[in-house]
Amino acid sequence: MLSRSVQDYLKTIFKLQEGGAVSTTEISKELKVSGASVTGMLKRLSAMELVDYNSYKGVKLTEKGKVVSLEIIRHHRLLELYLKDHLEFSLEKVHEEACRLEHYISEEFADKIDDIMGHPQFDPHGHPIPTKSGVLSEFEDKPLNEVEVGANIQIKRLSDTDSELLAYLEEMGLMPGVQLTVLEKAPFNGPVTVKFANEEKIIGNEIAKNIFVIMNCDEIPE
Amino acid sequence: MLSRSVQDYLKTIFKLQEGGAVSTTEISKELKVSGASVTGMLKRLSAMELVDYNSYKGVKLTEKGKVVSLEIIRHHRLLELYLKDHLEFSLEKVHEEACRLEHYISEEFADKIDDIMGHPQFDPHGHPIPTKSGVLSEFEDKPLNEVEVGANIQIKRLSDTDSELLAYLEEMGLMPGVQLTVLEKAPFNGPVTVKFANEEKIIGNEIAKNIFVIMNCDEIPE
DNA sequence: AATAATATTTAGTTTTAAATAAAATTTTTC
DNA sequence: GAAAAATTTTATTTAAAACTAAATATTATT
Ligand SMILES: [Mn+2]
Ligand SMILES: [Mn+2]
Ligand SMILES: [Mn+2]
Ligand SMILES: [Mn+2]
Repeated sequence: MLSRSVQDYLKTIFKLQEGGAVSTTEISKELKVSGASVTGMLKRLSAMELVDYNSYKGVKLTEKGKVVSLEIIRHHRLLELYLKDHLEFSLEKVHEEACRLEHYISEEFADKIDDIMGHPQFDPHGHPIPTKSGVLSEFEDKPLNEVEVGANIQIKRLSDTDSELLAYLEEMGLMPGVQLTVLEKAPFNGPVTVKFANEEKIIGNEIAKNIFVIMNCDEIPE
Repeated sequence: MLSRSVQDYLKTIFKLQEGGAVSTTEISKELKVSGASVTGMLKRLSAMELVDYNSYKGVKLTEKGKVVSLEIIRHHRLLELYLKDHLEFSLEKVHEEACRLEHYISEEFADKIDDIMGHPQFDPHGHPIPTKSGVLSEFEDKPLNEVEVGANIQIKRLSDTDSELLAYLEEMGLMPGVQLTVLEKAPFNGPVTVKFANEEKIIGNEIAKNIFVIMNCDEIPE
């Protein structure tokens, strides 16, 4: 069994490796450990053939490493949704619980909750859930603060790290799937005014950065 | 957070401490570690005030230690029942999964599944589930191989360690709650013949040792 | 009561995981 | 090409959890 720590390194590398290799410093910052610790772990991961590691050049997941990472991410997102929809956890609490349990549930556990939920595609924050075979759907979204005035948009996903912010967004009703129109954008990174459910709401810029949206299309995904 | 290992020592001491203090050797045998390892751990547990430890005399849980143990046992049994009744795990698989997850679920998780199941009193093997406040119900049962011929009995609980045996018992329909009549007991630890659901079944002595029963009373507990 | 057998503890190591600081090295930037 | 930044190396540290072998205590046996 891979340790929780090893699994968290893999998840982090997966998350960071969009544009090619991931640097030691990036991982170091994300996990809040020293660079030396990262180098040490990268050697171990490399010995386990979970990553391709080139000194000074950065690190990439191997196919094997990707499979493991996607499995953990799958566990995480299935758990989040299950906690929310079947165990009545509030949205802001699901991340922490899932981030712990993701390392300990069996494949069978994950498959069972997946079945019960009917193979859902998205977690409660709007993140895509990898399939059992490891396929992760992608979409292009952008933060609400970058949308032009007048656009009809749909909330696609929320950043899941700040639980206080999530509690606030849930309170406001700003959840994935909600349709919005951008009425106004104050200059100098000022608040964004949106209309939804026939009400106008003013959303601070810092908050808007954590709300990711897609341009409206006729069919509503998810 | 108490480590998984610490938690398993506590559970073991709880299980063994019926008649007073538990000896190093008993723990050593149960956990399959050396006596020296046990002594080492007992000192640590004692420093954490989870046990009262007297060199050479044995060890007892403190009130604090009991509270922690009962919490883990509660997690274990709630999980077993939830896995069986809500996630469709088969009986022989629940123990292993619960024995792992019991250390990692939050109190909130335990409370949520407890609520959903309506505060059940017994796990799928017939073991009592401690209440949230730490009350563990007790009952007197005895192994099926010690019951006299002619007795009307009810299966109260099954030993939960041997998963192959459990699969067999489930197959046979020998589950907690089932009513039996003992028709015959072969001498020299021979098999026990029982009648239930209008059928006669012969149960080997080794198996009968793992089936714990209570004498029939009018009301059916559970 | 002395001795033998058994149980337990102590002392000293081992393993493994995961981290660190400080020094050395490589890469990048200016 | 020098300075700055990133990265690795080296040598330690911490911690949990185990082990063996030797020493000691308890208990059972004669
Ligand atoms: Mn995690
Ligand atoms: Mn999420
Ligand atoms: Mn356990
Ligand atoms: Mn059980």
